[in-house]
Amino acid sequence: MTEPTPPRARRPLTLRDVSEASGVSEMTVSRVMRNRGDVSAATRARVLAAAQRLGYVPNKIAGALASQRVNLVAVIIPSLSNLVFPEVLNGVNAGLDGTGLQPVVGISRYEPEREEKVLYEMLSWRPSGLIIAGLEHSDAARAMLRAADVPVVEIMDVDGEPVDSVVGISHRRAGAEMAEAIASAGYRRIGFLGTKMPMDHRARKRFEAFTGALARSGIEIADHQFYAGGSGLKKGREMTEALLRRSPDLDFLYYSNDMIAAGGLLHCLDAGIDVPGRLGLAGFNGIELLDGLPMQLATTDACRREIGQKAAEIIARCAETGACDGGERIALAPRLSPGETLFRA
Amino acid sequence: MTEPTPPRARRPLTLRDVSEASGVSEMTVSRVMRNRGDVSAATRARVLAAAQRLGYVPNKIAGALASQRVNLVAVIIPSLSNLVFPEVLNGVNAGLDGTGLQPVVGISRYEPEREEKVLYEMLSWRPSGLIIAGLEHSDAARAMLRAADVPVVEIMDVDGEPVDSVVGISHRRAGAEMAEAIASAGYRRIGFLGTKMPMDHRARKRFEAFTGALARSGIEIADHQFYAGGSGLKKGREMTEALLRRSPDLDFLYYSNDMIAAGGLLHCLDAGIDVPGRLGLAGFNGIELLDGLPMQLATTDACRREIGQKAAEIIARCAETGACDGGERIALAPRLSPGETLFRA
DNA sequence: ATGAAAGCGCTAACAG
DNA sequence: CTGTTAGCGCTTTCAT
Repeated sequence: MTEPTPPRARRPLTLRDVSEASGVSEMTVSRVMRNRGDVSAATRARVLAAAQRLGYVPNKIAGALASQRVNLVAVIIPSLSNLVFPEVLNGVNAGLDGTGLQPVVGISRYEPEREEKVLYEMLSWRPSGLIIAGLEHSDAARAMLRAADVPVVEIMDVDGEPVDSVVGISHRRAGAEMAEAIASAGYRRIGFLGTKMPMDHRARKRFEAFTGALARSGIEIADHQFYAGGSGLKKGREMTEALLRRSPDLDFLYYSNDMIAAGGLLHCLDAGIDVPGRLGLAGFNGIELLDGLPMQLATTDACRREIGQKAAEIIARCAETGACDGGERIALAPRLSPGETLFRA
Repeated sequence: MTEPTPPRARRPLTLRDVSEASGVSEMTVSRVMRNRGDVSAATRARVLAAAQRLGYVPNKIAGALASQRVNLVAVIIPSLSNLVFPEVLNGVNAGLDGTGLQPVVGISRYEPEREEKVLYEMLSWRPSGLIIAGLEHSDAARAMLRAADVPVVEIMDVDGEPVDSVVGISHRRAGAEMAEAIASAGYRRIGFLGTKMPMDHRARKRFEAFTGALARSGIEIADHQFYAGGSGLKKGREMTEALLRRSPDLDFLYYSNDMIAAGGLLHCLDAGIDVPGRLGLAGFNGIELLDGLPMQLATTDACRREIGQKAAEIIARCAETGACDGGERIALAPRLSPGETLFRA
């Protein structure tokens, strides 16, 4: 870790500079810059002119320290490679739009220690709110979340005990519903393909509930394979091929995300496998970008954007009223869409 | 809501609290928290214990004001929906890793006014550096960039005059090289499908250079279509179908990004069009996620991750040395890969 | 190795 | 409507 920036050469402009240039007190300049209080149109214009001419940009650090107010909302997510989290961020952006609040993003890489570090780092900026993916955190992280005098919204998942508020879907429910849909459609030899579990609690919960629900229908998972690393079409193809080679009698494959499911679909079509007649397929997330595949993939919409937006709205409400009594719990309904790869022909 | 809400009304902890709890001066506590100066192992341990027990998190706002250093790097990009920019951010993250610097992301939505606002907002936090997509900014924005006493790296594009440093590829060159590859392969009736230009300068530059280079080969663009809104497979399918209906004699389609190109490819395969024999296709970006399509798409790698990383490294270097004299100019080479959709059978 | 004093640039809270 | 006075919580600088 190197040191942050040493002070730079030219002295940055301050309120005082504008004050002197416009012949008005610093306080009045401050009022103009913030559109606060009553300032005569004349002084106002004079101050703005001076500020613009000098190229003055207020120092929010000083402002925040003095006012004890920070217009930042910390958002902590595991990854940006996942395609899912950018959508959540879009939702957050939408929910914060017009509130004067700005999201600041931190990446935890699915590593608890790193999440802890990022959390500490972000809390040290005293944000107006904190949005964090998942309900599973290290003890230290939970302690920080509780100790921080900030509204906290845990997102994506509602299966567990939130520190404060929570917005998400039940991944257990999503997994169970998919299992039921698959079983009712008549599939019996079911395989699972997904990310390595310790890294991804939500995928794990889906998997557990999936197998649990299958068991209630008297079905046991016939085969499964976990992988680490990124999820692309190619990975989906390769893993699907390998799994089918190993267990040729599978009649359904449930994937932990749409991208590898799409890869699997493309492999099956190439291999001349009858989908969904001989083999059914389903993914997870409901990635819109993938609408337009040769067949529409069965999947569950994880409401990513909506989750981000609702979480942001909770923070925004707290920031406005200044007081948030209780944690809100918002459980959105994961919508299963069978597409064209789930019903047996 | 019967659960009693955990109290979180307390005054945030300060150095003074830790100082009192550990019986050491604030100054020494400060030294411990920053691993600075000489502190005896004994005091150090005592302070850390107290801090941990209380759950103290230092206030960076106060720290930044006092020290005049901020470990934040502002990153301004047009969008997060684009799949391309998350990759740039990953590069930035990688480049900043281990430097103690943290990226803070702002979204400009391809709107100059919004870019200006976001820029102002971020500069007001006095970041250690600024990374911003593109070379085209409003006059006011350019003025701010120049006035800000901060290293600035403009990224993605090198065709223009940077304010300070620049890391990117030449989109003109990328467009021209693709035109040459297409022409040499023998295609003659060439169509273009891409985002609406005023929003996206880089796409515009590719398009201009593309048509220019074709012209030098005596070829004129046979048809083209621009669109607004997101880019998904479906959009690519629909637009390709429409364009081909309008101009059935096209023998090549150049897309402004891989996602719609992939949609186009899927449409062509569905429609039984011989690719690349009767119709060639090419996209842009080199999205790895899409490896695994039925045919490997011709595309140009835009070096997104590398660009983010190199830009971050420039900032990191400036932050470390404290002085950056000149703007660096790094032009990476856009690598054209013909895949399987460009060579005539 | 530790402490005391003096701000960093701004805003809250009053005065006028 | 405008100005004055104190800090915000930390770090710098200089003593000890």
